[in-house]
Amino acid sequence: MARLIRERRDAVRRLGEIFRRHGYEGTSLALITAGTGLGKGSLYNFFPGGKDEMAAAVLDDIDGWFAEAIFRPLRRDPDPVAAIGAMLDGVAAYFDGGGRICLVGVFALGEVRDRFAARVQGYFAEWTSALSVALARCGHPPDVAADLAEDAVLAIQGALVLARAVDDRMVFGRALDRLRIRLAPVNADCA
Amino acid sequence: MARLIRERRDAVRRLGEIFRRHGYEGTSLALITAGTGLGKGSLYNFFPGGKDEMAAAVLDDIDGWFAEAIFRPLRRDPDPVAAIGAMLDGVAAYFDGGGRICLVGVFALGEVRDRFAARVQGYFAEWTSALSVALARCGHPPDVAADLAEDAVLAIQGALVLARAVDDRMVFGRALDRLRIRLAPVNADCA
DNA sequence: ACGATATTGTACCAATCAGTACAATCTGCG
DNA sequence: CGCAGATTGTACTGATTGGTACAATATCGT
Repeated sequence: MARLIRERRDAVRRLGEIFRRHGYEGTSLALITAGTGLGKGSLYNFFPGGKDEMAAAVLDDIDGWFAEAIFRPLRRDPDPVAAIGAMLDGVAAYFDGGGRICLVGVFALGEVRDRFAARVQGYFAEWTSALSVALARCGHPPDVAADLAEDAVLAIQGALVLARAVDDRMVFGRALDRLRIRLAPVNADCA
Repeated sequence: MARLIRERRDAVRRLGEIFRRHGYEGTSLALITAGTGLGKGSLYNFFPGGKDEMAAAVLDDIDGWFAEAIFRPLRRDPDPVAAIGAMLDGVAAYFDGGGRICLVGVFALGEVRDRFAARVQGYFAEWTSALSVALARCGHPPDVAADLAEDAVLAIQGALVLARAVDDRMVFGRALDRLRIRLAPVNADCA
């Protein structure tokens, strides 16, 4: 049983990379079997709902990771400045310094957004909200905290798009550098 | 003959909306015939290269529009501040205040990027470069002008992603408002 | 070792995919 | 009118799509 859930999670991770690379419509069952090494039998045993359930599982997995590694510290870490710094570092690592794009962003732009509307919206709303909380705890007034948070989340997404468009990861690095400055606490004694 | 090129351009415009909505892989010939009203015969008469040539024509059309309406004023308008303002207004209108996404951005995230790499890269490089020129002419030092330009282009893309993800056009409006402030000339007497 | 259950490879399905072929029709010109 | 060439609807292709059925196999507790 333990082996089962571990294998399923491995499969979800690989599925994520496939969906990331090819998008939802571009991901065929043939690509999935090749990329996961799992036959159709196993696939439909793990995910009886087919592609739809696979994508949902991937989105849940991603959301789970972000919730734990990024959103929770942002909300709860006693040191919000450190949490924001950790977010930037975590994001840089997660997106491979701009070499990896955001699957949720990809889904958001496609027509699949409607099918996974709640998950897509939840991911970004949570991110913006959590960051806003951390910024407010750093001394920013609530309204500027919300504005800064939205701006930061959007900048990360845009940086991923632009970095991939011009095929230059430095674009992403520079965007994060700017965010590091822009999100700096308004007063030093905030923590 | 004149009718021909006008009809072809109309077709390209409609094709653009279809590709925008469904992405490259998600756009089937069936969708295209339904969305353009053109049969396969006409389609392959206009675009012998098939989907590939259709997408290329769409990208060229978009690039042509931006080059004329946005990039050229940015570079040549005697009043760079006005050109930047016009860019923001033009972009707001073009993207329907956040209700319409950027096809080039969509392509950039997909695997089609490789097929249209030059066009995708050219679009964003030109945009960033033209805006950087305008900002420099406003009195910003060249390096900060380049940084600001990249930041602005990326913010627009990210705003489109986020606005669609959370299904709220206001996100895009707020991002443009921030840009209006961020791109303000460093000195009033620049024009 | 045994039966029950879970897992998986393979063959198969109807639907759809992008693209081709071509006869029928339309258009512009003399 | 009549002809040449452009345009277009329709039928068709072979390949691929997501998904199902199911027999063969592996794994499990006992």
